[in-house]
Amino acid sequence: MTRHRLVLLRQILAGLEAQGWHRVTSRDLARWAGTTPDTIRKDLSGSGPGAPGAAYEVQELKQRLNQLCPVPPARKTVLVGLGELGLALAENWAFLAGFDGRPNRLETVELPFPLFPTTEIVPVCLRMGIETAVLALGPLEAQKVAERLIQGGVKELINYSPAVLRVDRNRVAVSEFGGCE
Amino acid sequence: MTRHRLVLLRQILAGLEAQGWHRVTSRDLARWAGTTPDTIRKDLSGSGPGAPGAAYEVQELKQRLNQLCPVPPARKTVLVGLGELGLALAENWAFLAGFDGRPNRLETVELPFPLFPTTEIVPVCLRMGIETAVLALGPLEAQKVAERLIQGGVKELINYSPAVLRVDRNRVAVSEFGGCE
DNA sequence: CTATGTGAAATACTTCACAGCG
DNA sequence: CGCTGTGAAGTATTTCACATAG
Repeated sequence: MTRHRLVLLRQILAGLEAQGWHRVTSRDLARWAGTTPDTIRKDLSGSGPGAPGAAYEVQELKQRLNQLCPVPPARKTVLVGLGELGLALAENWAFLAGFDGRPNRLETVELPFPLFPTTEIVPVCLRMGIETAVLALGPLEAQKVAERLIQGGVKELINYSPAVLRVDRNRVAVSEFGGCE
Repeated sequence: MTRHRLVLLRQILAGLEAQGWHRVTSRDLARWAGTTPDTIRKDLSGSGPGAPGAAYEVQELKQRLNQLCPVPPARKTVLVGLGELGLALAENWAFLAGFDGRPNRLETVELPFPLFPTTEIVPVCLRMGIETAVLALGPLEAQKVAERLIQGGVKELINYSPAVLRVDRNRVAVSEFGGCE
Protein backbone atom coordinates (compact mmCIF):
# COMPACT_ATOMS: atom_id res chain seq x y z
CA MET A 1 0.00 0.00 0.00
CA THR A 2 2.92 2.29 -0.54
CA ARG A 3 1.59 5.80 -0.67
CA HIS A 4 3.60 6.71 -3.73
CA ARG A 5 1.82 4.14 -5.86
CA LEU A 6 -1.59 5.33 -4.80
CA VAL A 7 -0.96 8.88 -5.95
CA LEU A 8 0.41 7.55 -9.22
CA LEU A 9 -2.76 5.52 -9.69
CA ARG A 10 -4.90 8.53 -8.94
CA GLN A 11 -3.04 10.57 -11.54
CA ILE A 12 -3.32 7.81 -14.12
CA LEU A 13 -7.02 7.51 -13.42
CA ALA A 14 -7.46 11.25 -13.86
CA GLY A 15 -5.76 10.97 -17.24
CA LEU A 16 -7.98 8.10 -18.28
CA GLU A 17 -11.12 9.96 -17.28
CA ALA A 18 -9.98 13.08 -19.10
CA GLN A 19 -9.60 11.03 -22.26
CA GLY A 20 -12.98 9.40 -21.97
CA TRP A 21 -12.10 5.87 -20.86
CA HIS A 22 -14.87 3.86 -19.22
CA ARG A 23 -13.21 0.70 -17.97
CA VAL A 24 -9.77 -0.46 -16.83
CA THR A 25 -8.48 -3.80 -15.69
CA SER A 26 -6.07 -4.30 -12.85
CA ARG A 27 -3.59 -5.61 -15.40
CA ASP A 28 -3.54 -2.37 -17.35
CA LEU A 29 -3.16 -0.35 -14.17
CA ALA A 30 -0.38 -2.66 -13.06
CA ARG A 31 1.56 -2.10 -16.26
CA TRP A 32 1.28 1.65 -16.03
CA ALA A 33 2.13 1.69 -12.34
CA GLY A 34 5.00 -0.78 -12.67
CA THR A 35 3.65 -3.62 -10.51
CA THR A 36 1.53 -6.73 -10.70
CA PRO A 37 -2.26 -6.97 -10.92
CA ASP A 38 -2.32 -8.66 -7.50
CA THR A 39 -0.71 -5.67 -5.89
CA ILE A 40 -3.13 -3.27 -7.54
CA ARG A 41 -6.11 -5.26 -6.35
CA LYS A 42 -4.69 -5.42 -2.83
CA ASP A 43 -4.20 -1.66 -2.83
CA LEU A 44 -7.84 -1.23 -3.71
CA SER A 45 -9.13 -4.02 -1.49
CA GLY A 46 -11.70 -3.14 1.11
CA SER A 47 -12.34 0.32 -0.20
CA GLY A 48 -15.38 0.11 -2.46
CA PRO A 49 -18.13 -1.95 -4.00
CA GLY A 50 -16.22 -3.16 -7.08
CA ALA A 51 -17.84 -6.31 -8.44
CA PRO A 52 -15.76 -9.30 -9.53
CA GLY A 53 -16.13 -10.40 -13.10
CA ALA A 54 -16.22 -6.99 -14.69
CA ALA A 55 -13.32 -4.59 -14.93
CA TYR A 56 -13.19 -1.40 -12.87
CA GLU A 57 -15.32 1.53 -13.92
CA VAL A 58 -13.04 4.53 -14.26
CA GLN A 59 -15.19 7.15 -12.57
CA GLU A 60 -16.09 4.95 -9.65
CA LEU A 61 -12.46 3.93 -9.19
CA LYS A 62 -11.32 7.52 -9.22
CA GLN A 63 -13.73 8.29 -6.41
CA ARG A 64 -12.33 5.41 -4.39
CA LEU A 65 -8.79 6.65 -4.83
CA ASN A 66 -9.71 10.18 -3.91
CA GLN A 67 -10.99 8.82 -0.63
CA LEU A 68 -8.03 6.49 -0.20
CA CYS A 69 -5.37 9.13 -0.76
CA PRO A 70 -6.92 12.59 -0.53
CA VAL A 71 -5.91 14.97 -3.30
CA PRO A 72 -3.51 17.48 -1.73
CA PRO A 73 -4.84 21.02 -1.40
CA ALA A 74 -3.05 23.43 -3.73
CA ARG A 75 -0.10 24.85 -1.81
CA LYS A 76 1.27 28.36 -1.82
CA THR A 77 4.47 28.16 -3.82
CA VAL A 78 7.37 30.37 -4.82
CA LEU A 79 10.07 30.18 -7.47
CA VAL A 80 13.76 30.57 -6.67
CA GLY A 81 16.12 31.23 -9.57
CA LEU A 82 15.10 33.44 -12.47
CA GLY A 83 17.42 32.07 -15.14
CA GLU A 84 16.28 30.46 -18.39
CA LEU A 85 14.88 27.46 -16.58
CA GLY A 86 13.06 29.49 -13.95
CA LEU A 87 11.42 31.70 -16.54
CA ALA A 88 10.29 28.68 -18.52
CA LEU A 89 8.71 27.17 -15.41
CA ALA A 90 7.02 30.46 -14.55
CA GLU A 91 4.76 29.96 -17.55
CA ASN A 92 3.14 26.79 -16.29
CA TRP A 93 2.99 27.39 -12.54
CA ALA A 94 1.07 29.85 -10.42
CA PHE A 95 3.80 31.30 -8.23
CA LEU A 96 3.14 33.82 -5.48
CA ALA A 97 6.66 35.26 -5.53
CA GLY A 98 10.08 34.88 -7.11
CA PHE A 99 13.65 35.17 -5.81
CA ASP A 100 17.06 35.63 -7.35
CA GLY A 101 20.50 36.46 -6.00
CA ARG A 102 21.46 38.79 -8.87
CA PRO A 103 20.02 42.30 -8.40
CA ASN A 104 19.95 43.08 -12.12
CA ARG A 105 17.72 40.05 -12.77
CA LEU A 106 15.13 41.43 -10.37
CA GLU A 107 14.89 44.62 -12.42
CA THR A 108 15.28 43.14 -15.90
CA VAL A 109 12.75 40.35 -15.64
CA GLU A 110 9.03 41.02 -16.05
CA LEU A 111 6.75 38.56 -14.25
CA PRO A 112 3.18 38.56 -12.91
CA PHE A 113 4.27 38.14 -9.28
CA PRO A 114 6.54 40.13 -6.94
CA LEU A 115 10.32 39.52 -6.99
CA PHE A 116 12.78 39.69 -4.13
CA PRO A 117 16.50 39.12 -3.52
CA THR A 118 17.33 35.71 -2.03
CA THR A 119 18.42 37.43 1.18
CA GLU A 120 14.73 38.16 1.81
CA ILE A 121 13.62 34.54 1.58
CA VAL A 122 13.00 33.93 5.26
CA PRO A 123 10.88 37.00 6.08
CA VAL A 124 8.93 36.92 2.82
CA CYS A 125 8.07 33.23 3.11
CA LEU A 126 7.03 33.58 6.73
CA ARG A 127 4.91 36.63 6.00
CA MET A 128 3.13 35.03 3.01
CA GLY A 129 2.76 31.61 4.59
CA ILE A 130 4.61 29.87 1.77
CA GLU A 131 4.54 26.08 1.89
CA THR A 132 6.40 24.89 -1.19
CA ALA A 133 9.23 26.16 -3.34
CA VAL A 134 10.55 25.34 -6.79
CA LEU A 135 14.34 25.54 -7.10
CA ALA A 136 15.81 26.39 -10.49
CA LEU A 137 19.41 27.46 -9.94
CA GLY A 138 22.98 26.21 -9.81
CA PRO A 139 24.07 23.48 -7.41
CA LEU A 140 25.97 25.64 -4.92
CA GLU A 141 23.26 28.24 -4.48
CA ALA A 142 20.57 25.55 -4.35
CA GLN A 143 21.85 24.12 -1.07
CA LYS A 144 22.06 27.51 0.65
CA VAL A 145 18.70 28.60 -0.65
CA ALA A 146 17.07 25.34 0.45
CA GLU A 147 18.22 25.89 4.01
CA ARG A 148 16.80 29.39 4.04
CA LEU A 149 13.49 28.20 2.63
CA ILE A 150 13.16 25.64 5.39
CA GLN A 151 13.96 28.33 7.93
CA GLY A 152 11.14 30.28 6.28
CA GLY A 153 8.69 27.48 7.02
CA VAL A 154 8.60 25.78 3.62
CA LYS A 155 7.50 22.14 3.83
CA GLU A 156 8.02 20.95 0.26
CA LEU A 157 10.89 21.45 -2.17
CA ILE A 158 10.75 20.70 -5.88
CA ASN A 159 14.30 20.64 -7.06
CA TYR A 160 15.17 21.34 -10.69
CA SER A 161 18.83 21.97 -9.80
CA PRO A 162 21.50 19.51 -10.91
CA ALA A 163 22.43 18.63 -7.32
CA VAL A 164 20.78 16.62 -4.56
CA LEU A 165 19.82 18.66 -1.54
CA ARG A 166 21.10 17.93 1.93
CA VAL A 167 18.02 18.71 4.01
CA ASP A 168 16.00 16.91 6.67
CA ARG A 169 13.70 14.73 4.58
CA ASN A 170 11.83 13.72 7.70
CA ARG A 171 10.60 17.30 7.96
CA VAL A 172 10.27 18.46 4.34
CA ALA A 173 9.22 16.54 1.25
CA VAL A 174 11.76 16.77 -1.57
CA SER A 175 11.14 15.94 -5.22
CA GLU A 176 14.57 15.60 -6.73
CA PHE A 177 14.98 15.62 -10.42
CA GLY A 178 18.50 14.46 -10.16
CA GLY A 179 19.09 15.40 -13.75
CA CYS A 180 22.46 15.03 -15.32
CA GLU A 181 24.13 13.71 -12.11
CA MET B 1 17.74 -2.05 1.24
CA THR B 2 15.49 -0.29 -1.20
CA ARG B 3 17.54 0.62 -4.19
CA HIS B 4 16.25 4.17 -4.34
CA ARG B 5 17.70 5.02 -0.96
CA LEU B 6 21.11 3.70 -1.88
CA VAL B 7 21.43 5.97 -4.88
CA LEU B 8 20.27 8.91 -2.79
CA LEU B 9 22.95 8.10 -0.23
CA ARG B 10 25.57 7.86 -2.92
CA GLN B 11 24.60 11.25 -4.27
CA ILE B 12 24.61 12.79 -0.80
CA LEU B 13 28.02 11.29 -0.14
CA ALA B 14 29.33 12.73 -3.40
CA GLY B 15 28.10 16.15 -2.31
CA LEU B 16 29.76 15.83 1.09
CA GLU B 17 33.06 14.80 -0.44
CA ALA B 18 32.92 17.65 -2.95
CA GLN B 19 32.55 20.07 -0.07
CA GLY B 20 35.41 18.64 1.93
CA TRP B 21 33.60 16.75 4.69
CA HIS B 22 35.62 14.06 6.49
CA ARG B 23 33.14 12.31 8.75
CA VAL B 24 29.39 11.58 8.85
CA THR B 25 27.25 9.78 11.36
CA SER B 26 24.41 7.45 10.49
CA ARG B 27 22.07 9.95 12.13
CA ASP B 28 23.02 12.75 9.76
CA LEU B 29 22.66 10.48 6.77
CA ALA B 30 19.30 9.30 8.09
CA ARG B 31 18.01 12.86 8.31
CA TRP B 32 19.09 13.68 4.79
CA ALA B 33 17.75 10.43 3.41
CA GLY B 34 14.49 10.61 5.33
CA THR B 35 14.84 7.46 7.46
CA THR B 36 16.24 6.28 10.75
CA PRO B 37 19.88 5.64 11.69
CA ASP B 38 19.07 1.93 12.15
CA THR B 39 18.00 1.63 8.56
CA ILE B 40 21.07 3.41 7.30
CA ARG B 41 23.34 1.10 9.24
CA LYS B 42 21.46 -1.94 7.97
CA ASP B 43 21.82 -0.73 4.40
CA LEU B 44 25.56 -0.50 4.92
CA SER B 45 25.90 -3.65 7.01
CA GLY B 46 28.19 -6.35 5.78
CA SER B 47 29.80 -4.23 3.12
CA GLY B 48 32.93 -2.77 4.62
CA PRO B 49 35.30 -2.49 7.52
CA GLY B 50 33.64 0.44 9.37
CA ALA B 51 34.63 0.46 13.02
CA PRO B 52 32.09 1.05 15.80
CA GLY B 53 32.63 4.05 18.03
CA ALA B 54 33.84 6.40 15.35
CA ALA B 55 31.62 7.91 12.66
CA TYR B 56 31.93 6.93 9.00
CA GLU B 57 34.78 8.33 7.00
CA VAL B 58 33.30 10.00 3.94
CA GLN B 59 35.72 8.79 1.29
CA GLU B 60 35.70 5.21 2.53
CA LEU B 61 31.90 5.21 2.71
CA LYS B 62 31.60 6.55 -0.80
CA GLN B 63 33.72 3.68 -2.06
CA ARG B 64 31.46 1.21 -0.29
CA LEU B 65 28.37 2.70 -1.88
CA ASN B 66 29.91 2.72 -5.31
CA GLN B 67 30.39 -1.00 -4.93
CA LEU B 68 26.96 -1.51 -3.40
CA CYS B 69 25.04 0.34 -6.13
CA PRO B 70 27.23 0.85 -9.16
CA VAL B 71 27.11 4.34 -10.67
CA PRO B 72 25.05 4.04 -13.87
CA PRO B 73 26.97 4.47 -17.13
CA ALA B 74 26.05 7.72 -18.91
CA ARG B 75 23.23 6.93 -21.31
CA LYS B 76 22.65 8.26 -24.79
CA THR B 77 19.83 10.75 -24.42
CA VAL B 78 17.65 12.96 -26.61
CA LEU B 79 15.44 15.96 -25.99
CA VAL B 80 11.84 16.13 -27.17
CA GLY B 81 10.17 19.54 -27.16
CA LEU B 82 12.07 22.67 -28.14
CA GLY B 83 9.97 25.26 -26.32
CA GLU B 84 11.23 27.56 -23.60
CA LEU B 85 11.65 24.69 -21.20
CA GLY B 86 13.42 22.43 -23.65
CA LEU B 87 15.89 25.14 -24.63
CA ALA B 88 16.63 25.85 -20.98
CA LEU B 89 17.34 22.17 -20.36
CA ALA B 90 19.54 21.98 -23.43
CA GLU B 91 22.09 24.15 -21.65
CA ASN B 92 22.77 21.69 -18.87
CA TRP B 93 22.46 18.34 -20.62
CA ALA B 94 24.50 16.66 -23.32
CA PHE B 95 21.83 15.64 -25.82
CA LEU B 96 22.58 13.68 -28.95
CA ALA B 97 19.50 14.90 -30.81
CA GLY B 98 16.37 17.01 -30.47
CA PHE B 99 12.80 16.65 -31.71
CA ASP B 100 9.84 18.97 -32.16
CA GLY B 101 6.51 18.71 -33.90
CA ARG B 102 6.51 22.25 -35.29
CA PRO B 103 8.58 22.52 -38.49
CA ASN B 104 9.40 26.21 -37.99
CA ARG B 105 11.01 25.45 -34.62
CA LEU B 106 13.42 23.06 -36.30
CA GLU B 107 14.67 25.85 -38.56
CA THR B 108 14.51 28.73 -36.10
CA VAL B 109 16.32 27.12 -33.20
CA GLU B 110 20.11 26.88 -33.11
CA LEU B 111 21.49 24.01 -31.05
CA PRO B 112 24.74 21.98 -30.94
CA PHE B 113 23.00 18.73 -31.89
CA PRO B 114 20.89 17.62 -34.87
CA LEU B 115 17.13 18.32 -34.88
CA PHE B 116 14.33 16.22 -36.34
CA PRO B 117 10.53 16.28 -36.59
CA THR B 118 8.77 14.08 -34.04
CA THR B 119 7.57 11.84 -36.85
CA GLU B 120 11.19 10.68 -37.19
CA ILE B 121 11.51 9.58 -33.56
CA VAL B 122 11.39 5.84 -34.12
CA PRO B 123 13.96 5.53 -36.92
CA VAL B 124 16.35 8.12 -35.47
CA CYS B 125 16.34 6.58 -31.99
CA LEU B 126 16.85 3.10 -33.36
CA ARG B 127 19.66 4.22 -35.63
CA MET B 128 21.50 6.14 -32.90
CA GLY B 129 20.89 3.57 -30.16
CA ILE B 130 19.16 6.09 -27.90
CA GLU B 131 18.42 4.84 -24.39
CA THR B 132 16.85 7.75 -22.56
CA ALA B 133 14.73 10.75 -23.46
CA VAL B 134 13.83 14.01 -21.76
CA LEU B 135 10.27 15.18 -22.43
CA ALA B 136 9.58 18.91 -22.33
CA LEU B 137 6.25 19.49 -24.04
CA GLY B 138 2.51 19.77 -23.47
CA PRO B 139 0.51 16.96 -21.87
CA LEU B 140 -1.26 15.68 -24.97
CA GLU B 141 1.83 15.47 -27.14
CA ALA B 142 3.83 13.96 -24.28
CA GLN B 143 1.77 10.78 -24.22
CA LYS B 144 2.01 10.23 -27.98
CA VAL B 145 5.70 11.01 -28.05
CA ALA B 146 6.39 8.68 -25.13
CA GLU B 147 4.84 5.78 -27.00
CA ARG B 148 6.94 6.48 -30.05
CA LEU B 149 10.11 6.72 -28.00
CA ILE B 150 9.45 3.33 -26.45
CA GLN B 151 8.85 1.94 -29.92
CA GLY B 152 12.25 3.43 -30.76
CA GLY B 153 13.90 1.38 -28.02
CA VAL B 154 14.17 4.04 -25.30
CA LYS B 155 14.42 2.52 -21.83
CA GLU B 156 14.22 5.60 -19.60
CA LEU B 157 11.94 8.64 -19.72
CA ILE B 158 12.52 11.83 -17.77
CA ASN B 159 9.26 13.69 -17.88
CA TYR B 160 9.15 17.46 -17.47
CA SER B 161 5.62 17.62 -18.88
CA PRO B 162 2.69 18.51 -16.63
CA ALA B 163 1.05 15.11 -17.12
CA VAL B 164 1.80 11.60 -15.92
CA LEU B 165 2.66 9.18 -18.68
CA ARG B 166 0.70 6.01 -19.32
CA VAL B 167 3.50 3.65 -20.28
CA ASP B 168 4.62 0.21 -19.20
CA ARG B 169 6.73 0.98 -16.15
CA ASN B 170 7.83 -2.63 -15.97
CA ARG B 171 9.72 -2.05 -19.19
CA VAL B 172 10.86 1.57 -19.00
CA ALA B 173 11.95 3.65 -16.03
CA VAL B 174 10.01 6.89 -15.69
CA SER B 175 11.01 9.91 -13.62
CA GLU B 176 7.88 11.96 -13.32
CA PHE B 177 8.06 15.49 -12.22
CA GLY B 178 4.36 15.66 -11.73
CA GLY B 179 4.52 19.40 -11.51
CA CYS B 180 1.39 21.46 -11.18
CA GLU B 181 -0.94 18.41 -11.26
C1' DC C 1 28.55 8.52 26.44
C1' DT C 2 28.19 8.10 21.54
C1' DA C 3 29.03 5.39 17.44
C1' DT C 4 28.75 1.19 14.41
C1' DG C 5 27.54 -3.94 13.47
C1' DT C 6 24.32 -7.41 13.67
C1' DG C 7 21.15 -11.16 14.95
C1' DA C 8 16.26 -11.45 16.41
C1' DA C 9 11.61 -9.68 16.64
C1' DA C 10 8.19 -6.98 14.52
C1' DT C 11 6.10 -5.01 10.75
C1' DA C 12 5.02 -4.02 5.89
C1' DC C 13 4.50 -5.55 1.44
C1' DT C 14 3.84 -8.89 -2.23
C1' DT C 15 2.59 -13.23 -4.14
C1' DC C 16 -0.29 -17.26 -4.13
C1' DA C 17 -4.63 -19.64 -4.13
C1' DC C 18 -9.07 -19.79 -4.70
C1' DA C 19 -14.06 -18.25 -4.19
C1' DG C 20 -17.55 -15.89 -6.93
C1' DC C 21 -19.34 -12.87 -10.37
C1' DG C 22 -20.02 -11.33 -15.72
C1' DC D 1 -12.76 -18.00 -19.61
C1' DG D 2 -11.28 -13.55 -17.57
C1' DC D 3 -11.96 -10.44 -13.90
C1' DT D 4 -12.16 -8.79 -8.92
C1' DG D 5 -11.96 -9.68 -3.69
C1' DT D 6 -9.56 -11.59 -0.02
C1' DG D 7 -7.50 -14.64 3.39
C1' DA D 8 -3.07 -17.22 3.84
C1' DA D 9 1.64 -17.92 2.87
C1' DG D 10 5.90 -16.02 1.66
C1' DT D 11 9.44 -12.05 1.31
C1' DA D 12 11.32 -7.94 2.14
C1' DT D 13 12.20 -4.16 5.10
C1' DT D 14 12.36 -1.83 9.45
C1' DT D 15 12.85 -1.68 14.38
C1' DC D 16 14.71 -3.44 18.63
C1' DA D 17 18.38 -4.99 21.68
C1' DC D 18 22.72 -5.38 22.75
C1' DA D 19 27.76 -6.38 21.98
C1' DT D 20 31.68 -3.61 21.13
C1' DA D 21 34.97 0.03 19.84
C1' DG D 22 36.42 5.17 20.18
